[in-house]
Amino acid sequence: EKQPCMPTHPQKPLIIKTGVQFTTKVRLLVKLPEVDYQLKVKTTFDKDLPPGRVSRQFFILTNNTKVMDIEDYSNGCLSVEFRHLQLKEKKYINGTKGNEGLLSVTEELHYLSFEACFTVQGLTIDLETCSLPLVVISNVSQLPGGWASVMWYNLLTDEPRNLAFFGNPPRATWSQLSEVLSWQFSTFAGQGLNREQLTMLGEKLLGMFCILCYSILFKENIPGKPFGFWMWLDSILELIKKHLLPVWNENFIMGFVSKEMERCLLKDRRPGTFLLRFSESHLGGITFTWVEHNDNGEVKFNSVEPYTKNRLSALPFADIIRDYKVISDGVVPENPLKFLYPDIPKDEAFGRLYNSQPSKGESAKPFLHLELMSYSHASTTPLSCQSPEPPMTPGEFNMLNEHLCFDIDTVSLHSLYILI
Amino acid sequence: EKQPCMPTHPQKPLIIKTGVQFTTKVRLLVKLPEVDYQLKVKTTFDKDLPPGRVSRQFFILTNNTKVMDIEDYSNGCLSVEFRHLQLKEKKYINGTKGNEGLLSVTEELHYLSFEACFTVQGLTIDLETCSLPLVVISNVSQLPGGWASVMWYNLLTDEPRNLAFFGNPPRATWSQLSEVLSWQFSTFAGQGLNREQLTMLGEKLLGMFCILCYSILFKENIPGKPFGFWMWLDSILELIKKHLLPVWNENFIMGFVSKEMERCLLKDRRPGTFLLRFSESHLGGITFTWVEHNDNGEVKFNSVEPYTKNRLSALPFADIIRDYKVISDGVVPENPLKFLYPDIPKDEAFGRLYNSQPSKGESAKPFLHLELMSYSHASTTPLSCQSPEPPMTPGEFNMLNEHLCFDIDTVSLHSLYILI
DNA sequence: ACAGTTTCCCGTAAATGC
DNA sequence: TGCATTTACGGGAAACTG
Repeated sequence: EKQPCMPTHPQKPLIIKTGVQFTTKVRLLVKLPEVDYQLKVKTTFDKDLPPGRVSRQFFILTNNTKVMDIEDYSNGCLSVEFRHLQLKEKKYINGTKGNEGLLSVTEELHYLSFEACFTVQGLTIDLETCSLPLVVISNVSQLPGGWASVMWYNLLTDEPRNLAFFGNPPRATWSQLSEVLSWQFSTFAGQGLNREQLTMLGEKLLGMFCILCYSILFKENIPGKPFGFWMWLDSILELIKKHLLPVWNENFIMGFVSKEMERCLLKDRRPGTFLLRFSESHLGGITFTWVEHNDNGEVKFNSVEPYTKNRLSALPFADIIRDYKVISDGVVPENPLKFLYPDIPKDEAFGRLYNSQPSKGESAKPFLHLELMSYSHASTTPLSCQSPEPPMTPGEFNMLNEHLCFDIDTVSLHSLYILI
Repeated sequence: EKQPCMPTHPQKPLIIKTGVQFTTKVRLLVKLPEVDYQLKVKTTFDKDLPPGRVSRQFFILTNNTKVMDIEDYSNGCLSVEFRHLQLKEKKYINGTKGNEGLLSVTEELHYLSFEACFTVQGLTIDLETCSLPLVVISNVSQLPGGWASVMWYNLLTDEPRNLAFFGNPPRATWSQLSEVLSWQFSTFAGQGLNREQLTMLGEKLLGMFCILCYSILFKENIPGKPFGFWMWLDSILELIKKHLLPVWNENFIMGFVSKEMERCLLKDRRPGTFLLRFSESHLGGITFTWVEHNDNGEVKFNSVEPYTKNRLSALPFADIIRDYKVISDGVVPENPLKFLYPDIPKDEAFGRLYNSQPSKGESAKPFLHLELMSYSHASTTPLSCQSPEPPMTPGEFNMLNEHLCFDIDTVSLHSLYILI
């Protein structure tokens, strides 16, 4: 019986932020013979961890003991849910920190233990189980890194508690990685990545590196950029979650096209055809590019400066597209965006996503909103274009999700069910 | 010897937020005869407060005792500075709260006590002093209310500790109030209110009410509006602090003109003359209005929807003014803003405040920012206009500031100097 | 000096209390 | 139930600490 996870951060389990409440639940999977007294469960953080294994030590600040109770909605199982748990760092143990700091904080793995003890017919039985590896962070700015660790761990190992995992993290195949990436988008934004989008991401990655090792994906910067692949992708995910959800879920955002590919796709299209892509040079930005024909019939591409969360919080993206206009000397402004690639009339596609009233010339409205505009003049050099080759279908990915809401057999014949 | 205050919130002393660190300093103003041992000072919150006087009780969570030390930069005075003090609410004292809750939390006054005890020649001497009344808040959303209380108290009484002040707060004259208001702006935004601005505010207030009592200014809503006078003014102050500082300090914002007055001022001006004013209908908004002539020579006024902090954080106000354009059917867009009232050419006034590059038709820049636009079509009815009468000059107001960094004589001949 | 990490705390949203 | 007040915590920035 699966249940929605109760994570620290929405849908990002196994990451705990110090000073922020988290919830965990343990369930006894076997029916015990009559136990007269209350069965107490105690939660401990990093219980019996060999010293030197972690550089930071934490403890549970709040009450860590609770009595098991019969679940309302299940078949009479005993379970206990710890709420309002809070982690705090132990300061200055033995004067200095344990580990020599080879790993970053988001690669340092911890775990929660659960213990219970009871007596049946004079026989004392100890129950104990523990969680999958956890990452402890102190600020949300460490969340992308922490989540990268959780994903990589659960993608590449089935070991329940290999705390040294990031000492030498294994590599992944593109097939494995593309599954998680699409799962990411479907979980957090409702709509996964389609075949084309995965292909484009794969080309971006494999064009640069032949092996998908952890550090290249999550730690090293993309050549020539001040951020790594994962930071870039995560900033896009955040942008979608906060500002682009409807547009994304309609599949209107092509997303990961390179500038070269973009031109290749647009060059044979009707003037006014545009597509939406994420910025490759800035974190968390989205732009559109449209195709036009010069007076002499030459193909011309135009793009806007990427819209970031700041600008999108002032005006929703669909309205930006509706109201976008280019002003250039002496020409009456006109919206150059006519067809969403390949050939959907703009208002047909975006019509029901528009929020505010459209901008009409004169109106009786006391305050009439017009628009936010920007444009750029792009170079007209078209570049070569390769036909995309799909590496594999994404589909729906509950796989990792199941890894995260896991199921652990304990040392004895008794078993506990853990959710974090 | 005065010192800058060390407040909880920048430049807003006497307000303490629970769970947020604050600092306080006590200074011994008399030189003591040789004291061999260290002189310890203890800080207590609401010491010996008669029960029922306050509805909420707080205590100092952190260490509240510290030893006095000789000040470096003064004439050898003993002083002690408490840092990292933190307040927490006592929960459920005697099951119920003390006061019957006639006053709101920001009207409930508290105080800090300081005690020291020493022995000279066999004679034991107790020193004790306390702070001016304090307001305790739990969220910054209560800051405007708290600051209103602190201002009103220090404006209207010299009593060092009248905790019942807000049981029946005295009234103020317009002369008193206008001083504090201007002082507010000069302290927090660098530039106080000029005579015209004070006149406009005074008319707004006195036109509605003849007496300036606390509840009308700070508690009751402006008729027909969902907010009171102080909330409205404070939201403007915040907007200036965060987004309008340069423009405000150049005195380019007329600010508090009513729509009627605005039309009166603009109607005889050259077309394209505009002025900047704060929204009277929305909290924390600024708009501009410009004058135009119809084809038939009629005077016409246009205004934009007020810019709020959200929109201003996407684009600075000076740039909005530079790039503002109106698009109406078939007409080549043009910036209608030409002269800042009374007759300063726009670029002459705002030139050095522009941030990003101006929008030119064609450019080699890869991403060229254009603009954020909005407009409205205002009614053309001009209204009557009264000539402004200055009630009094504002000038510089350190007066209240001195009230806040105060000086208290204690019970005995010994005196302590307190700063919060 | 610096980078990785934590702390601080505003401001919004949600929860709580009355 | 609605309003007043507190709590929660993301997010940006400052402070800390090797």
